[in-house]
This record gives sequence, C-alpha cells and structure tokens, in this order.
Amino acid sequence: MTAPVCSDCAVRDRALCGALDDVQLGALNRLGRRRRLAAGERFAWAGDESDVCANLLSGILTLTTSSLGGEEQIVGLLYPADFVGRPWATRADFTVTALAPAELCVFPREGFERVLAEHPAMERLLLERTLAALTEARGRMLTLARGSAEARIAGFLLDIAARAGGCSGAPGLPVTFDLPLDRAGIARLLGLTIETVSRRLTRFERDGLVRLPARRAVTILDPDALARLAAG
Amino acid sequence: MTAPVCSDCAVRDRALCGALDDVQLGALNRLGRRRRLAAGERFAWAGDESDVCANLLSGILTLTTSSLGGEEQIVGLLYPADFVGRPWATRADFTVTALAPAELCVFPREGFERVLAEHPAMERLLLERTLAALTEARGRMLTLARGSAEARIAGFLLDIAARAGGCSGAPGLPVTFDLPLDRAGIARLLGLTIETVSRRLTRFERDGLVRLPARRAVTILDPDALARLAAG
DNA sequence: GACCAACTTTGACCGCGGTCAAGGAAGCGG
DNA sequence: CCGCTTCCTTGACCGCGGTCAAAGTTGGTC
Repeated sequence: MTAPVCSDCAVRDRALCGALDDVQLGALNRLGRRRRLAAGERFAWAGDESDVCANLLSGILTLTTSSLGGEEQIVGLLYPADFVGRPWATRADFTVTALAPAELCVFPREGFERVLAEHPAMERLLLERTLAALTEARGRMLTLARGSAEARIAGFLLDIAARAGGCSGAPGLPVTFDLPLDRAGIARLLGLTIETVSRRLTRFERDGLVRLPARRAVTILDPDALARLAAG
Repeated sequence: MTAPVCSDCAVRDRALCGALDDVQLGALNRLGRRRRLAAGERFAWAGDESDVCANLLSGILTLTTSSLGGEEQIVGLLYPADFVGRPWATRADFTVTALAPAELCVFPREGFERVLAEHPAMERLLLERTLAALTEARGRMLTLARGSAEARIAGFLLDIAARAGGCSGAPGLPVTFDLPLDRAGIARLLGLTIETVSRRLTRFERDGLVRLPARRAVTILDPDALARLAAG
C-alpha cells in the first residue's frame, strides 16, 4: 500500500486544507497520518490531555459531554471535511466517538499550529468555520431549552434529510435516507429518552408525516408539516 | 469633550485590541466610534443586515434568538472586553440587547476585517476566543437539555457569583452580589418560566443555601451544596 | 432453523415544570 | 402619601415526558 497523499484526499477541497495550494500542502502531507476508527471507537476523551487534531475524511463522529450522573449528551456531530480538536488547548473539551467506521487525517497539534501560523488563509478558514459552528451551537440551544420532544425530533429529521438526502430527488417527492444514529443516539443528541424518541417517531408515522421502512431508514412524506412542528 | 482614545480605554488590554501595540492601535482608533446603549436598547436584530462589530467597554449585553412562537431564548451573555458581531457575515445571527446601560466601541465591519487581516495576532486572539465561546456554548447545551430547573438555577448562581463576586472575600465567607438579570431574564437564559425561577430561588432560601436580601441581590451561603445540585 | 444479544416498541404510572390566576412588594411620579 | 406600574411570589391544576417493566423485532452465529 502506498502512502496516501493529499492530492488524492477525498476532502481535499472541502477541509481546511482547501486553503492551501498543492505546494503548501506538502508540509501537511508529511505531518498527517491516516487513522481508521471502528464504529464506537473513541478518538479523544473529555478532560484528558490531547496533543492531536485531525480532519475527518469519512464517517461520522460525535462530540459528547457527560454529567456527573453518567448520562452523555451529544453536543455536536462531525461530518467528512470537518475539523476535529482545538488548537492551543492542551486537553480535549469533549469526547470524540466514531458513530460509524471513520477515517481521520491526524496531525500533532503543535505542528498543526505552526502550519496555521504560516498560512493565514488556513487560519482564516478555521476562524470562519468556528464562528459558524458557534452560531449553530447557539441556535441549537433554543431547541434544547424550549422545544417539545415533537419539535426536536421533527427538526432533527429535517436536518438529517437536508444533509443526507438533500441532493437526491425533486422537491415534493418523498426523500428517503438512513439515520446516522440509533434511537439511543437520537435521544442523546436531543436530550430525550429512547422511549420518547420511539413514541414520537411512531406517531409521526401514524399521522402520515413519515414512513419508517427499516430501523435506520426514514422517508419524509410531509416536510412542510414537520417544519411547522419543528418551529414549535 | 475630547475624542476618546484607545490608550485610555477601560478594556485596552483585555479586549481584542490587547493584541496590538500602541502604534498599531492608531488605525483602530480612527476606525472606532463610541456608542452608548440605554438599558433595553438593541444593537442588532437577528436576521437583519449588519455591517458593524464592536468591543463591549462596559455594561452587559445579551444574545437572543426567538422561536416563531415569539418566546426569546438568551443564548449568550457578553461582558466588558467581549467582542460583538461576526466578521465576514452580512447579517446578524442574534439579537443584541443591553441589559444595563452599556458602552461600545463600534467598528465598520469591513474596516475591522481589514485590520484583522493586517494583524495576525489579533485574528489569532479572535480565533482563540471563538473556540472558547464554542466550548462554553456546547457545555451549556448539556445543562439546557438535561438539567432540572434546580440544577440550572444552582449553576447559574455559581456562574454569576464567580464572575461578579469572585474577586471579593476569602473562600468560605458568604459572597453577595447583584444579579445582572431580573427573574424574566433568568428564565429566558435557562429555558424556564418566571414562576419556576421564583419558586426555586425561594426554596433555596428556605433551605439555607442562599439569602435574597433584595430583588436583584443574592448571598451564597452554601456554595458546595449548590455545586452538588448543579451537577445533577 | 434455533438461539441469543441488541435494539425497538408499547403500556402504566407519576413527578416536574408549565399554565392560569390572584395577590403582594417595591419603585416612582404626582 | 397616594396611586400606578412593574416585578415578584404563591397557589391550584394538568400535561408532557421520564421511569419502570415487559413484549416484540431484527440481525447475526452456529
């Protein structure tokens, strides 16, 4: 197996590296190491020392915190091309777990910081992404603090649909996609229990808003009604 | 009245400007304009065009979103030296409101972006602050999604105490401070109702955890017990 | 197919916190 | 001091969603 090179990278133009040209990418190429994670495997632990960061190449990761009671709350999902970790921080803020088999391009944190300092365009891109992530996180606070279980789940389905199935099909046609999370995962993301998630999904199906052809599969039948519910 | 100059600024070393030396500060000095806000006055409206950003010099601001139902959720508090606005974004993500009379140092957004580009140290500082704000926002998601009313209010009191009264007194001695928010504000911050906030505070007082000598005043009598409640 | 583990659904019950309503306390201008 | 507004407290009630418990499904292995 030949060493992977950045020019072949699946996320070459979408990750932070998109800010660099092929020549500049050479330094990162020498710095980065590919790493695969199995489903359920963890890349970092909240509170632990961490001296790496990474680009996510494929798969989906979760960011979680846990209360002292032991219950985990998913505070963010990471998709391919997203950046993992926090430069200039010596310990990880959140636990990073692979939901599905994932591949990362891992950098030593300090080396990555040096690359950032040498390439303002890349640092700028990271800043813009961080600002966007902050806005998204704050937006989700509204849902978590106020939204009913119904509103949270309706919004979640639309989010996933937009990301997973948004590319396929004409508007108006039912969209079908696979959920990246099982019921327990949805519950941890939305601050609910497994039972409530299950009940609301079943009711959505009874009411003709969605179909649930398989455990992980969802077909959106009435996105407008879901959007109305999501708005509370 | 003489034009205010940066070297006199109350937050000279704590705001983003702290990354610049006195000479570099000249450019910002010409760019910035002081602006006062009365309590309740708004600086930006969520969704509206916005071509300014600012440093907060004094007072406290809230960031809010509102659901379609009209109820506002406070997603963040801004204190003196904090940065307001989002460079490279043409519309405001959140409504910015002064809780108390406030003073801002306002910059045209595009001019500020140019200063950022010219002074990497300042852009770096903004990036680090944004990363920290993101971590804080995600941390608050746990509280909002899972915490009981009791836990949220206990945590809120400790947060405010740490910021407002942390400087005074030896550990172990009761700390007294003024809440920056009225009951309605606390409710909007914590995702609760006025009545619930009032009831829990009253119960905390009955149980000897705090004293409430005036509407806005709080004395923390048993911080350890509050911390235990906040942890859930 | 038989078996088993993991996941999901469904039901019964109940407590927390929201809602509605009324009454008190503080601040303020006359 | 009065009257008014705003803010806060307290009470009664109830619905949503959590908890506990028990089936029912799915998928994988032998």
